[in-house]
Amino acid sequence: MLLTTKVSYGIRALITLACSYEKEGALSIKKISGKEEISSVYLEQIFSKLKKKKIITSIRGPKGGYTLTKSPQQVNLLEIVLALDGSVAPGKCVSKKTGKTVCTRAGICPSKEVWDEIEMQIKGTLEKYKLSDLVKRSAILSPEVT
Amino acid sequence: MLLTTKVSYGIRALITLACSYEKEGALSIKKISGKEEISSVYLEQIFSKLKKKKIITSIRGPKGGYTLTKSPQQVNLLEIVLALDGSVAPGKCVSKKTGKTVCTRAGICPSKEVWDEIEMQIKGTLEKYKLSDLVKRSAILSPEVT
DNA sequence: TTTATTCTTGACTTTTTTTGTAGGGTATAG
DNA sequence: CTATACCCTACAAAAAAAGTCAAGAATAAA
Repeated sequence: MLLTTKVSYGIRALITLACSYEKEGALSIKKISGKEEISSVYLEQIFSKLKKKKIITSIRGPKGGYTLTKSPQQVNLLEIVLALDGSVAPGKCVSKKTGKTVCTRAGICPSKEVWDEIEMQIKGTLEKYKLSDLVKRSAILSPEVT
Repeated sequence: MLLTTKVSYGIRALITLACSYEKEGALSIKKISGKEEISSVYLEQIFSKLKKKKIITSIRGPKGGYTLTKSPQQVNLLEIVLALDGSVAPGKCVSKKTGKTVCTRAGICPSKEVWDEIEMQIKGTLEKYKLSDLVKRSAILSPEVT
C-alpha cells in the first residue's frame, strides 16, 4: 500500500511544520504529536527518515525541534513517500532495500510493462503535488489552523 | 501493494487458461499449478475468487476444470485485480470489505484528491490492458508455450 | 557547571495482513 | 461405484506494518 499510516502521519506532521515555516524557531516532536494526535515515539522514527533525506532539519536541546529544510513549495509528495516507504512500485519485482531483482520471472514477465507504467504515473502525480498545495487545501478544509 | 503474489499467480494462471481458450475442454487446477509451479491448494482459493466474479467457469467431475468465461480480448487486468485484491486504492481511507469510511479524517484530508487521482490512473491503466495483450507478450518472451 | 529539554539510535514487541495448509464435502464421467 | 476434480471453511505460518522502550548525546539556560 502506498498510503501507509507512516506516510499519512508524515504528511500531517510536515503540513504542521509547513504552517510555521515563515515563523521563528523550530517545532518539537512533542508539540506536533500532541496537535496531530500521533504517538510521539513513533513520530520520532518517521522524522528520523525525513531527516536522512534532508526534508527536515533538526535542532537539539531546549527550544530545539524540527524545521523544513526547503520551502513548502519546493517539497513534493514523491520525495516524502520515498523517504518513508522506500518505493512507490506497485509490486516488488525488485527489492526495495538491495535493489536486486526479487522475482525470478522478471525477465519473462508479460505484465512488467503494465506495472512499470503504473509506477511512472504514480511518480508523476506525487511529484506534481507540493506540500504548499496541501497547506492551502488544509486551510480550506479545517480553517481552525492558527 | 497492488501486485501481490495472489494477483501475480492469478494472472499467470489466467494466461495459461487463455492459451487454451480456443481448444477443447477445461484445464484442471492440478495441470495449471504444475505448469506454473504454484501451490495447487492456494490456487484453488484464487480461482474461487475469480469464479465469483465470473471471470472463469468451472466444470466439475473427471475431465473437469476451468475455462475462461469470456475471450482473452474481453478480460482486462482491472477486473482481475479487483476480483483478487478487492480494491486498487493506494490507501484505505475507505474499508475494502464494508465500504465504510475508515479514516476519521477523510472529510478534512488535504491529500485525498491526490490519492483519488492516483487510484483513477491505476484503474485506467489496468482497464486498458487485456489478457490477450499479456498472452502476446508472453509468446514473445517465453516462446516455449505450446 | 548543572540541569532540563529535545533530538538520536537500535532493538524489541504487538498487531495486522498475506500467504499457505489441512481436511472434509459435493458433483459427475466412465 | 469410484476416481477425479471442484468447493468451502477453518487454521497456521510468515512477513510486513505499527508502535514501544530505553539508553545516549547535544545544547540552551539557570
